[in-house]
Amino acid sequence: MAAATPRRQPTLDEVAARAGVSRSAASRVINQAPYVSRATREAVEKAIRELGYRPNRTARALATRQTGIVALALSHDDPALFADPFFAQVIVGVSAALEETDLHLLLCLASSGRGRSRLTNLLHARGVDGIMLMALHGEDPLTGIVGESGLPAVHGGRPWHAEPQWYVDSDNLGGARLATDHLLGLGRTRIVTITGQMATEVGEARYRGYREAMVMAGLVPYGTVEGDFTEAGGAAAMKVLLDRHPDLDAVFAASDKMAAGALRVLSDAGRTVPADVAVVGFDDLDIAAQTDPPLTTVHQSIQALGKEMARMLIALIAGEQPTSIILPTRLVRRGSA
Amino acid sequence: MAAATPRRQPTLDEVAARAGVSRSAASRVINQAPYVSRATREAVEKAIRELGYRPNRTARALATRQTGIVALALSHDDPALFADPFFAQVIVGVSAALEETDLHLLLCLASSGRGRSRLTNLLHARGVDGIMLMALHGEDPLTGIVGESGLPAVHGGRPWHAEPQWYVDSDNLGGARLATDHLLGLGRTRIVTITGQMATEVGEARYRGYREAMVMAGLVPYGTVEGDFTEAGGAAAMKVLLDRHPDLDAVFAASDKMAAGALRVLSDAGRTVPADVAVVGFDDLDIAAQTDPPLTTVHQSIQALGKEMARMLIALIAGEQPTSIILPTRLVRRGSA
DNA sequence: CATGTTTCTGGAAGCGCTTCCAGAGGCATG
DNA sequence: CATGCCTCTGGAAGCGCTTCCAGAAACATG
Repeated sequence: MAAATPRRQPTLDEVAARAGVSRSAASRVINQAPYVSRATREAVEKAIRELGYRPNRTARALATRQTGIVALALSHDDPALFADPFFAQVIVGVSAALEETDLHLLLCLASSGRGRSRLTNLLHARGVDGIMLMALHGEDPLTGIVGESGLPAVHGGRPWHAEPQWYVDSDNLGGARLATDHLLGLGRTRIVTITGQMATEVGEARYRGYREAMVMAGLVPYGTVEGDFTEAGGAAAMKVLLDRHPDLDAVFAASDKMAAGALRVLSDAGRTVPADVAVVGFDDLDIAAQTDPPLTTVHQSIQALGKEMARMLIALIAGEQPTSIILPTRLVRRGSA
Repeated sequence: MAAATPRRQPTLDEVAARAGVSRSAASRVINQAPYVSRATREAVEKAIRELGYRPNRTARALATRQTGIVALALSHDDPALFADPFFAQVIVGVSAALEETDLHLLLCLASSGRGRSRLTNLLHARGVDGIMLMALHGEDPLTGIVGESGLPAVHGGRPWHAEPQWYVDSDNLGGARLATDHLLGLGRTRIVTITGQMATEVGEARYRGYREAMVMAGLVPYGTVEGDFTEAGGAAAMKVLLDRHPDLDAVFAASDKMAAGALRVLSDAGRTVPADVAVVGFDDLDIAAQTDPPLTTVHQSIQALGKEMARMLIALIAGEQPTSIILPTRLVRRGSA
């Protein structure tokens, strides 16, 4: 047991006794409540210092009905995909926002059935004060689980075909238009697109942005193949597109990874980028700067997304009525377009 | 307030009342304690079902003095570095192990002073039952903070010049020997090494492995430059080494990223890999398979590391006395050596 | 039938904190 | 001096659960 026997921490009663006041008085000092005399405050503060007292989080949580913990739930078919830098960025952003408060972050990888039932339990057992979730697919069970709990919840991105009450999203539509407009501005007209999964909001919105920009320019989508946001998927899609539209002069890929795959295929096919074919990606991940040529892409700040999610949740927990947010995206010009 | 007012959950008292038994009896049913009659059990279970009751985590935590939460603390100068796939892998491993228990994971990015004081508070306030930490530098304040709290703690890796009581580490020494022996087996003798920071256990152990293998082969270290585990650092180190030892015929880089940087510099310098210079890396990250040529490297399973850390912590919390673990590494042969 | 053992029960006392409330003092006002 | 209003205080009642304990009920033993 030695290892598992943390030494006992002093309690509020001991502090009060040492300071010669009642427990309520001591509590008031700690919570900076009004109506505490200077003498009392100083006596209590002295006792706290001498005893090395720290209020027990659990006891406080029980009394206030606030755990001081918020959850971030990530849904993913393949847990290994969590390694995606995307999630790391979200976490960094969320942590940054939470650091300004007294809240801590509980991380739930709720991909498996077991993970989801653990989450359900956590929420219903009031183990957290609120939850942030990244649910990509509309039919993602996470949405339902979270909804039923009745806890404050903030979505990162919007699930497909469902507008949650509170969400933070990147301006995928606007970003895609930006990208396409840029290609159009370069004089390209035979612009094809490699989309993400069309059964996700992101995938669909980025396609819609491309389409709208084309239509606005008096054109029609020149060629479209659905990818899956991965490099391999992008490469495969590019092959199909080259096959179907050998005269294409530009590509808008809905993610940097797919763009990287496309670049590889284009180079193998003897096309020069950007001379023969201009390419624009989306996300502005690290890899965008490392491709050859470096990738012109649409920048979105995932850290900012995480940060805003956390802020929104904090507001919700405080009983405010925040409004959902769409974060702007911007074009980053590099060599590929 | 609407949003922040989760509906009230039923309490154990209500369950007991509905089942027509005392609260203690109901509690016994829930905790599967002995001495509960069949009739009582069924009545309580029925009431639980009808009410949709879930025991309140906080209340239970207060009574049992167990929060059911463990922390994973990551120390890092630059929070952006958290994006390193390394940490994601650790988290996946930890989560996998926790999923088999009732424990949840609290993530602490304790790089800043604020983050560290929050962590100190969390531990002393008994907000978690135990903690896992990745502290690379010996002087990392995390080690002290955690030690003072008296909570069960498990280290991932060993801080420099300090053997924590409980840790899980990769066999860095053995892996480095494996790599160097492989190069020696190829007939190379003018083997140089690019080390990680020598002020970290990892950096030092990997260098020691290289050195031991060389000495065992009757050689002395042929050339050594300290890198910093990054690609840029690896490239810079490689330049220096080429300058100092133009006739080198092999490189052992203490990380894949540094190896990638070295490959680039070697290719720029007109050396062919592996014909002129054989290169071995360490870590077996995704990039190892994507370099040109693909990198021969030492594989270590970071997921396994996370998993074992969590298991060890679970054992500690249960009052057992586990023993520290060193996880084996193995050579993965690809094109570069 | 007296006795002992085992199974089961509910009352009550916690766990360590917050918060409501009645009331004690101090002060100014009329 | 009576009255009112602030400031401050400690007692007590929670928050929702676990667990100890005394004792009731059921059963077996001599």
